[in-house]
Amino acid sequence: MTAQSAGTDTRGLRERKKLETRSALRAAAVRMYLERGPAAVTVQDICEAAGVSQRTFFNYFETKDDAVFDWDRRLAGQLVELLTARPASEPPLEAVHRTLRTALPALVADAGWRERRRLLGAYPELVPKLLHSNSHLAEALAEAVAERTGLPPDALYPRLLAGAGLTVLRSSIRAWDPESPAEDLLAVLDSCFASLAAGLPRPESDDPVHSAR
Amino acid sequence: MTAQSAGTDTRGLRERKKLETRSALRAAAVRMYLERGPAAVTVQDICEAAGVSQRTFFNYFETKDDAVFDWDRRLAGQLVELLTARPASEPPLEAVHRTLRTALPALVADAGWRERRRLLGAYPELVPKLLHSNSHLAEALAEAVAERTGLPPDALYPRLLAGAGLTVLRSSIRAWDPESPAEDLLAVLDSCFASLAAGLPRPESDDPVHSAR
DNA sequence: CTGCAGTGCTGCAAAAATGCACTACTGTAG
DNA sequence: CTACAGTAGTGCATTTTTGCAGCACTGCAG
Repeated sequence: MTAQSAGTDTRGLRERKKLETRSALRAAAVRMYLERGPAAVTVQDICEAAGVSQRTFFNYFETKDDAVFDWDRRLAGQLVELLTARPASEPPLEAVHRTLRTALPALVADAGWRERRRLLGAYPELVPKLLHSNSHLAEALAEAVAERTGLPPDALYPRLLAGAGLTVLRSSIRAWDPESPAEDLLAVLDSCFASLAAGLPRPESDDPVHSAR
Repeated sequence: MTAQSAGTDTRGLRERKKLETRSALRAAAVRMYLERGPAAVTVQDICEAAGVSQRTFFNYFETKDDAVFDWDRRLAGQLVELLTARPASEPPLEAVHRTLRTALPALVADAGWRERRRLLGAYPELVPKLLHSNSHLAEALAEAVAERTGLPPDALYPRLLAGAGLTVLRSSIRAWDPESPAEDLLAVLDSCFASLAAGLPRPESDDPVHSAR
């Protein structure tokens, strides 16, 4: 039970292997999805490419598509950590805002993430599946908010705030052209949170952001 | 291609049969889920109880659990209709609020709905599955909001508002004790929308609603 | 009454997902 | 070095889900 050491290997050979297998599965899945489309890829295919058994695949991922959306497990941990680190004096909504703002640039810079983003554009039927994958994120975030505010973990306010925050995140990402720079995404995000803080007023008819895309 | 007639039978014998089959499947599923728990019920069981083939089950529902959450397909249609009917002068957030407020009492009064609500309490692992079922609702609602505001159907603001509204709905329902009267639920809902309109401020430490449950 | 089109229901086969029991290897302690 | 505990990976059986193609019934037209 030692604290984690350097960043390269989070722990012995065992952990490393696990990470590798996960990556291999994810990479194979994303690649094949892009090449042939989701329907034409079987779990079998992915497993052969990664050199593991089918059963192992479902040991790592709940569904076939989850392999492609793997990122939000890591995201959840990161967000919780960042949120917990925000000063307690900060109003909750602002804390969530700044948390997402901090996490986003690294996320969108990731080449793999961009690939998955393109995948969602090419195969919209995947979007609903992603949502399920998000429910875990919502729970984690709500818990962190509860922690911050000193409310019970299953209280109403934390769920509300976490849900609203993730809605902002999803909407922003969806409205953002993945080819444009990360700053644009941050601008959209800021605009969304501003709108939320103002109580979601009817947008000005000349507001380019809220009618975008 | 005639318009629909009275409310009892939406069209000939054929339609009626379809509705009956759907009900039978839903009813059987809910009953067995409550009796033995989801894991101990196979699609096979449900089909035998309803007198149809397994293939037919998946003709009506996407997944085993969907049969239990069937209600939100009907809900989506109702909400869109109600929202469209709100006066155009009403601010969007308020319109969504009043829409949900109007739809909720009938919903919670439904005996079947209460059964399903109890199911969610007894088997929390079902909650994430319900979420997937909700993505359809979010789309429909966003479209209706876009209509109201004159924004393009895939614009940012409609998605944001619809997402926030549904988050409120989900959170409220989740925080509401299904044994207590519907007025309580409306009170929670109102409180959530008030909080949202105020920009989700940190709740007062003596606020009983936001720390509830 | 008879025939036709539409479409609901079904069986069948393949793929996705899950529970269970077992093997083998890692990391640790003696 | 050796024994042990923990757990990743596997095979197998079962259930869930999906695509496809044929059968059968409803509603309509002649």
